[in-house]
Amino acid sequence: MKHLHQRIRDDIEARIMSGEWAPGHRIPFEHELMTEYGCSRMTVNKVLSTLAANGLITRRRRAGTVVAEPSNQQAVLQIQDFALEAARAGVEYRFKVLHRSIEPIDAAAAQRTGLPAGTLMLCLSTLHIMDDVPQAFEQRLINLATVPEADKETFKEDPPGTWLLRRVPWTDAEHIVRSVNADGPMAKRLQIQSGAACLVLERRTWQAGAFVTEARLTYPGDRHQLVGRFSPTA
Amino acid sequence: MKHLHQRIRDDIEARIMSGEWAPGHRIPFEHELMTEYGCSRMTVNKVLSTLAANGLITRRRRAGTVVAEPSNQQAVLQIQDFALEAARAGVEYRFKVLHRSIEPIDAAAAQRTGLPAGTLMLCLSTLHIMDDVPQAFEQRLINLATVPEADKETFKEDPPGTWLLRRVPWTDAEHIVRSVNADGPMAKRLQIQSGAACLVLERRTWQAGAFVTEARLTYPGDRHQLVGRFSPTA
DNA sequence: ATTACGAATATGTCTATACATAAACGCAGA
DNA sequence: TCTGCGTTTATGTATAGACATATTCGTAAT
Repeated sequence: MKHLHQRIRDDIEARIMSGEWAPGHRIPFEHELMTEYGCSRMTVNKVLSTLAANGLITRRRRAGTVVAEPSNQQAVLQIQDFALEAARAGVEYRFKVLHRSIEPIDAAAAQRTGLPAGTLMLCLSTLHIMDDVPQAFEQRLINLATVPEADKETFKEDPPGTWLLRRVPWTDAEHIVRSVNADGPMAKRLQIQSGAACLVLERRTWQAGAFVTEARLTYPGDRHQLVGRFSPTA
Repeated sequence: MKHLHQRIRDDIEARIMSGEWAPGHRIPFEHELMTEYGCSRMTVNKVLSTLAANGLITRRRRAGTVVAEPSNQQAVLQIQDFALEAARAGVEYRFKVLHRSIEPIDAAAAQRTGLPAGTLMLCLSTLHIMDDVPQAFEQRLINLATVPEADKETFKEDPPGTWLLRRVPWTDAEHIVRSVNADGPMAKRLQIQSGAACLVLERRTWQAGAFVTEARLTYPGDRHQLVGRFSPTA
């Protein structure tokens, strides 16, 4: 015998996901479900609150509860950690920091990040390599105003991304994925043909409004893809 | 004066996201928070349960509650609806169904979808056009066993994706994003140079284990990108 | 017909209490 | 030292009741 909370939740989810209760359909009132399942209102309320938080239903005082309209479609994609993937696959992983400098932010990046012109950024270019084959080229900006300790870090142990993830929390992220043809220098770095299609993932993070870091990862199109699985109720 | 529930939640979230409570840090017990905020345990419990459901904290009986390790990084990307975007931007949108047939599923697709060989699929190829410029080429398979009414649909009003989204609910989705060079026919369809980088988004959906549809969308790399914003607490 | 206002109602938040249960702890016995 | 078992403890689930508040609805006044 499962818990009542879970049973009610499963019942309602099943009805919504099977299409029996289409978007806009009014769900029984709390007191109706309460009678149906023979439980207290708090139990029903917690179930419905959870479903509302997950965006499956919409609740309004006095009006009642209805099945929510399908949200804008979205894809949830996993961003792989090279060291982790390599360990799992049993291959050798290493990285090389090709460039390191501290520079005032350029105009385009200032625009993207919302930082004032002239803010000092730590600029790093890193090549990720598995079994001697380049897997991705990473161009990263780190805001030294938010992460001053990055200045003294050598990035010998961990690549910048891993180092930051472990050290600096973030509250907001923005991602952009595009496809470009590799130019000459990029082709050389990634050991691919000039003009070959590459996947570019840009990721920017903030911490309570303060910009933390921007990473532009360029993956050879023939070697990499982004994958994600998603259930709206999970 | 905000609600107590929200205040407790904000306090804890702030401490976690600022790094004051690092991953692994033990959070005060329910009875401690209860005393600190002068409220009942149910109130504290609901806050912590919610945070646990969001993956910010990990709870274990008897052991207590700790800040969760940062999860695998993920990017949440919005998938645009052409008709909607066009209307918003004030440009003309139309689509053209270039191919339509009913065929038994081929071996590769059977592998991807987990369907038995020979299952009948409705195969559609659609070109999405805005202001006379091709924006994406869509190759779609629809499982007629799950969506028999697709057989009789003409797709004059709505393109297949929109039609399906409005009609057929789904419980699980899988997404793959990659980058490819356009081959001759694709370049011609999208009016781009042969070899130009294209973004390919594959999306497969299931409904309680039953395969619904697969869509492969090819976007010209110079005209399109996937964008997403994400807050772990929202 | 229109507007203003009060009553009805469904959800939102919170309390105090109760019992269940998983996991860690400590003690006793081998 | 190790093992097994009962105890303790923090969380998990649920209840019955209370009051708050946003909306809707019907009614009365304009």
